[in-house]
Amino acid sequence: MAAPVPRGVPVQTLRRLPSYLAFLKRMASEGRPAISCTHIAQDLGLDPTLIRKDLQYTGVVGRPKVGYQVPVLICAIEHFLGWDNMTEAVIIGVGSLGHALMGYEGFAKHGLRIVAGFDTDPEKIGTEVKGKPVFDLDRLPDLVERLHIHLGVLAVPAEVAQEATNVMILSGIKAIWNFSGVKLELAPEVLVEDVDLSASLAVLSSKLERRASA
Amino acid sequence: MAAPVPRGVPVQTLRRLPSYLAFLKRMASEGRPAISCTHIAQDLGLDPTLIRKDLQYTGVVGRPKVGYQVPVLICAIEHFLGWDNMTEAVIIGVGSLGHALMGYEGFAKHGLRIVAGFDTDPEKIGTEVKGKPVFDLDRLPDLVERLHIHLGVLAVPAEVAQEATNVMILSGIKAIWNFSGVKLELAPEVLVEDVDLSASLAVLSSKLERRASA
DNA sequence: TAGATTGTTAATCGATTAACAATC
DNA sequence: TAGATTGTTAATCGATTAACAATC
Repeated sequence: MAAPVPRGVPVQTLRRLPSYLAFLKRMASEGRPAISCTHIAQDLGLDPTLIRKDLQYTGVVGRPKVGYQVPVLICAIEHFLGWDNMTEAVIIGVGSLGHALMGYEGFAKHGLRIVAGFDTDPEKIGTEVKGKPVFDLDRLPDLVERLHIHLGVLAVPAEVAQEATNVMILSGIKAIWNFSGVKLELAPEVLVEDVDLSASLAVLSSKLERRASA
Repeated sequence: MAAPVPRGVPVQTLRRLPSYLAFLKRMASEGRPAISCTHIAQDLGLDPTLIRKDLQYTGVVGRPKVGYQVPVLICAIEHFLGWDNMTEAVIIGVGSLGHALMGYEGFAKHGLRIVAGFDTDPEKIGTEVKGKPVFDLDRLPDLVERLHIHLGVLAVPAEVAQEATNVMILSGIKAIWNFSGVKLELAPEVLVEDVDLSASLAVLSSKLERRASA
């Protein structure tokens, strides 16, 4: 939350880059060789200058009058985000959310390969989701070490989130993508990124409130 | 994305309020009658003044030396977000993610009641998830009108997101909580809030990149 | 060439933090 | 009372937008 911005790249820039990427891929599939900031800005409802600034962080240069080369820009963004080489990850908690995340094939495009799930429920242990095994949580330390896993996706119920986190950290996990909705207590060297549904819902709720009463 | 801030409440404030709420509920369950901004700030790693400002939007007043009354503050935040009266919603797309969202019981605490799911897959139509029916998408207009549903949770695959959105809008849905990862094209009077996993993953990926290379 | 677009510097805007008087 | 904490105003900080020269 109050995490220091890594090497000066604004978090907001990082959050926007994937939306540029999606748009650029659409343009690439339509055979567009080059594209200008103005064009991207129009589609996404942003200011062209903002996009130019964001793209500069990736190191690409555009050509006046022409814009940026679409394929070059796609590669540059993917590389900048580290999405061009696969990061292997495990999912902790194979409830319905964990199941959904294990089965989601779109992660491959974001450089994420889920290699296994972990749970404590004997009913789930030994099953497979999209060909990926579900192991007993007890085996996490062993697997993390043998497969050199750095990233864990936390998808357990809120009540056991901290407990599961402790196991992950002891196992050697270096970064946690946290879907549990709980603010986790962690060693300072462990990275976390929270997917905060209640924050998102709060924005929507209050828009709805104000809209309804207007 | 570039949505106007409703009635002057900063989006960032809205996003923080649920985290205050969660902390306050923990304090309430421990029997704390009152709490200061300093205390909240410490737990969440934020500046006390920021919290004081945020809480002022809810209309509560604190007492110097004492702080805020925990139960009063809880009610005020819940009321401010509209979480104290139930909003009924439907889920469009009962794949694994839609299934997970339909089954998630925590939404009740956020004023959200999922009343039904909709899908086009004959295998799913007619089934139930946690006692809630899954209907044919064709029946959406009818149900939305009869039950006065305003909110739709979009959980279909990216390829059909825009198409499903069009159906939702024609049915009379006023607000969309969008889990599809696609930037939707909408009539201007329809509210959207995107749950953007790729933005979240981008932040985590680049932190990991920089950490790994350090 | 003329005009569109980049890259960059300056101005604006909004959000966060600091300072401090008021209060219980 | 003394000290902690609120509410509020001012200062800072960072992110976005505007302006504009350079370039193809």
